[in-house]
Amino acid sequence: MKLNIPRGTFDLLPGQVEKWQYVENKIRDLCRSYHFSEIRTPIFERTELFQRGVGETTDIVEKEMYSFEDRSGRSLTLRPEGTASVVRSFVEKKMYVEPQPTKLYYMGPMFRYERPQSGRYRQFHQFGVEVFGTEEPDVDAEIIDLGYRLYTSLGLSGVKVELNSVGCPDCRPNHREAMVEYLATKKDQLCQDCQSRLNRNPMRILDCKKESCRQATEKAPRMIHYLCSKCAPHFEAVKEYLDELAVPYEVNTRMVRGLDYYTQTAFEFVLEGKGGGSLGGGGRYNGLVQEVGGPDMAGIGFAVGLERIFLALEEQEITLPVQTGVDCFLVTLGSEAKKYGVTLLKKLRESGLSAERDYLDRKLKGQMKAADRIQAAYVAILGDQELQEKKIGVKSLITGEQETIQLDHLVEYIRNGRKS
RNA sequence: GCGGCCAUGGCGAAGUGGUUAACGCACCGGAUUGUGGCUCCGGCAUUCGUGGGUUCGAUUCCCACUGGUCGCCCCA
Repeated sequence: MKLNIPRGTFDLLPGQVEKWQYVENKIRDLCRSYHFSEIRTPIFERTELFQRGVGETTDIVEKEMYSFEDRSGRSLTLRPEGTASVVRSFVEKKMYVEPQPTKLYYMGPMFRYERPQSGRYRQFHQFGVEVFGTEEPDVDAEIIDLGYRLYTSLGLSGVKVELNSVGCPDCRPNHREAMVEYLATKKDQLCQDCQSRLNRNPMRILDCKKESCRQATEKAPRMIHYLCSKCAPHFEAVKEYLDELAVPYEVNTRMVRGLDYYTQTAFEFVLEGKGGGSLGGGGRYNGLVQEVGGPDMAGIGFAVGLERIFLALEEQEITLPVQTGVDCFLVTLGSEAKKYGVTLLKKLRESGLSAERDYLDRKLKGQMKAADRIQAAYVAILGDQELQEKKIGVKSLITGEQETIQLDHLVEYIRNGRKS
């Protein structure tokens, strides 16, 4: 039996992995400029954390978790998202006693048991940020801006922010009541799922993609019209700050994010046009810290899917400026030169240049080909003749020009050539 | 969980009930002495995802399984 990679996972091979590194670096730079610190939490957590943190009624918890028992019978789960773990750490490490706010970001693999398809894997990767300890609406706008800038800085176009407010435990019951009342006479027009949502989470019905449900809810009450005296001005202020930051957004009163913990601001980064998929999303979760055992402290965050970014980059035919090749390929001829060559190569490398050589005992022609194949900027040619005279041939594979220089000038020569 | 499509060398891809299973890319070697990219020449699948069936004969037909892919649900 052939051993193959598990379903829904993928190997990142050379050629592709450089693009990931580029995006990851971009993310780190961006986070540093917004003064976010990285946090790394375990890949797995106790199952209860996600049940409590993400919400029992979510699809994630109901049917997508990678749960298993360890040898002592504890139920553990590969993290399906990042927020729960970060909140757990925030509470467990008592970060709430530090001066607030706390601004954290994370990046890494997440796991959900689903049928893989375009832009969806069982092991996928997210970058996300979380801010604890402030309810100020300008923070909401600022992290939306951060996410938006990630996309634009990569060259993506047509990214749009969809914005909504899902209220808070004070105002949501009023909307819920209105929804139930409004839909009482239309229950038979709703799909199976939505009929059960009528009891569990009527607001989610607004977000159903089925045509019949959309028609039934065409004039259904929208949460933003039921916001309380705290949530309404908060929502208005978020919009104002987004205008101030020139982040293009659109209020979507149907959008209700899939996770149970959101309060007030909910948003999604979507790609306009035929692809149209969701690139990422997030929102405020003012009750979550307490739910996980901490103080009553506000939080807000988002997560974006890295695979979705690469899918969008591909669709828009954007080539990332990744660096390949080496600065110098050392060609040696003869046993004396080969022996001396290892030291020369080491010198090049110690000076910070990237350098390569032939390991297959190829002839001159083969070595030249190898140098060309790996896109070496220069080839340094060392034969026994050169070695005797303490000289070395240097050829630029870009211009094709070649000259002979003093052997101990090689590092400097390559370094100068690299700058130009 | 449900549905569509697909499965030929490292990759892409043609093909037929019985042929030495095309071709392109990549790779390796060569085109006289120590110089890459271009060109030319040569090499590179006893085998067509796995198992069964139909047949004188199957890579080609049928079934099952496995895998991939796309979609539904939901989301990143």
